[in-house]
This record gives sequence, C-alpha cells and structure tokens, in this order.
Amino acid sequence: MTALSIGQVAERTGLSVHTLRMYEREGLFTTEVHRNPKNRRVYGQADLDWLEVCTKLRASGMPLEVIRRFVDLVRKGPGNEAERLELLRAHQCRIERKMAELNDCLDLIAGKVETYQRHVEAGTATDLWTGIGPPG
Amino acid sequence: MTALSIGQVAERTGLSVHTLRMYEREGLFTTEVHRNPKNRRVYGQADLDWLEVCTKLRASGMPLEVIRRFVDLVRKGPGNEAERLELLRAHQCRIERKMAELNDCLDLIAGKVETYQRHVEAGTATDLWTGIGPPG
DNA sequence: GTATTTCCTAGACCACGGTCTAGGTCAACG
DNA sequence: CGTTGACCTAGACCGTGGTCTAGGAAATAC
Repeated sequence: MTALSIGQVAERTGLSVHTLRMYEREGLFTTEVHRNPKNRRVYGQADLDWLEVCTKLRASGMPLEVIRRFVDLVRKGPGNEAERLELLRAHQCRIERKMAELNDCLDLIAGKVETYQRHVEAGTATDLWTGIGPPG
Repeated sequence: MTALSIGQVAERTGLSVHTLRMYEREGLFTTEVHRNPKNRRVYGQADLDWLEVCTKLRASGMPLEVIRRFVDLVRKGPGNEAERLELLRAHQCRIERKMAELNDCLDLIAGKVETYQRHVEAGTATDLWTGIGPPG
C-alpha cells in the first residue's frame, strides 16, 4: 500500500510541492488528502492515479475551475454520471478543436519553414520580405 | 489598396483594438503601422497578412516575446534567414510535441468518456468510484 | 450646438496558474 | 547540543496576455 510524502509525490508527478498544496486548497482532489499524526500529508495510490488524470486534464488545457467542477461531481458520489460525462465530452471537443487549430498553424508554419529552408540552402541570396512572404 | 482603421482590423482579425495597440507597443509588427494626418492608425494588406500569421503563432502557443524576436529579425532585413528558420523550426517542434501530448490526453479522456457513456446508458446503476475508475 | 462614435495616449487593472516567503514544528545527524 | 532538512500554514508575489479607464480630439448625426 502506497504512502507517500508530498515531496515524493512532487518528485514523481513533476508538480511542485507548492502546486500540490495549492491544488488541495483549491479543492482539486477527489478525496481528502490524508494526514499522519504529525499533520503531514500522506498520499496513496488513488491520489497518484487521480493526479495523473488531473495533470492530463491540465495539460490539455482544462482550467482548474472546470477540474474543480468535475471533482465536485465526483465527491457528491454516484448519481451524476451524466453530468460528468458531459463535462468530459465538452473537454474532448475542445481538445479536438484545439488539435485542428494546431494542425492549421502547423501547415502554415511548415510552409514558411520550407520556404526559408530553400532560401537558406540556396545561399541566403534573396530577401523574403517579411521573411514570411505573401501568404501563398 | 487596403487602408483600414484599427476598428476595422479588429473586426476582421478578431483581435480587440486594445490588443492591436498593445501588439504595436510591444513591437510585434514587422513594419511600423502607418498613421494618417490625424494620427489615426492605418493598416494595409501587409499588416493584415502579418496579423494572420501572428495570430496563428499565438494560437499555437508562441509567446509574444518569441514573436518579437522573430519580428526583430525580420526588421533587421535580409541576411538572418537562417536564424528565422531556426526559430520557426523550434516552434514547429513544440507544436508537434504539443499535439502528441494532446493526443495522449485525448486517449485517456476518450477512455473515460466511453466508460461513463456505457455507464450512463446502462442506467447509472453502479458507481464509478472516482468517476474515472482505476486507470485501465 | 450638443451628442455620439471612433479614435488617441498613458497607465491601471485583471485572471490565471503557479511560485515563493515568513514563521514555525519536528526528527535525525554529527 | 546545534543545524539541517522536510514539512506545516497563511498569505504575498510574479509572469503572461490581455482588458479597461481616464482624459482628450475630431468627425458625424441630429
């Protein structure tokens, strides 16, 4: 059975101890973080599992406040799964849109990169004006 | 020949007039923004073109400071294309990494969504514990 | 002639997500 | 013993990227 200090959790999640405490203050744990008799935080496997999910949600751009909403639903216990589902699905959509957007940006940038590359290879002879060239 | 007011540019770029002025202050235009005799900003097609690129760079997470670095290179004129290229390529990589990351997140979330969906369809009978289930 | 709109500058303000400090407890090391 | 290190709380601080306000000018609309 896992029982980790905040420092250890920081180490293996990549979050700082500050951030971990902050997340707790902000109600971002699905479960109260346990304390030992000395009042030190003790994290279990469930916490690690959740933090993994949590960091993925963050990494994909979910604001802390939305995570908190999700957490609140979880804490309320069974019965609101539809709401949780909706929340996740909304986020899924946002990610998908974001990826489409990034793809778009990537296209444009890849174009510019190619242009520049040909240029640089050709000996930096000509100017590329804005260095970007007219969009096309 | 295009000649737009800041309001018009705001309208067609989606940036606010505040933001446009801020970008200018921050040196994010490859070219000085023209002024009419009344000291009003007058934007040309080149500005629009650049703003389009610029917003894509922003949308893909390039910090203003990096955009400024790029702009500085452009303003210095021909001769530093290799540097510009490097900058763009670095960003390209970051986007690619980000997309990979998002894909990862999407996988996880899609999994959760599916689980929840089955659950909700099945009549919200069972609890899903953290509503997320053990990661697997 | 006054009211509205659009613009101008300079600078304050804001949200977000951390990050760090001060001041303190406790255990272990040498 | 003293000091080092991990932890505790409460709360200040920070970077980023806007967003808005105050105070003013000029044109347009009524």
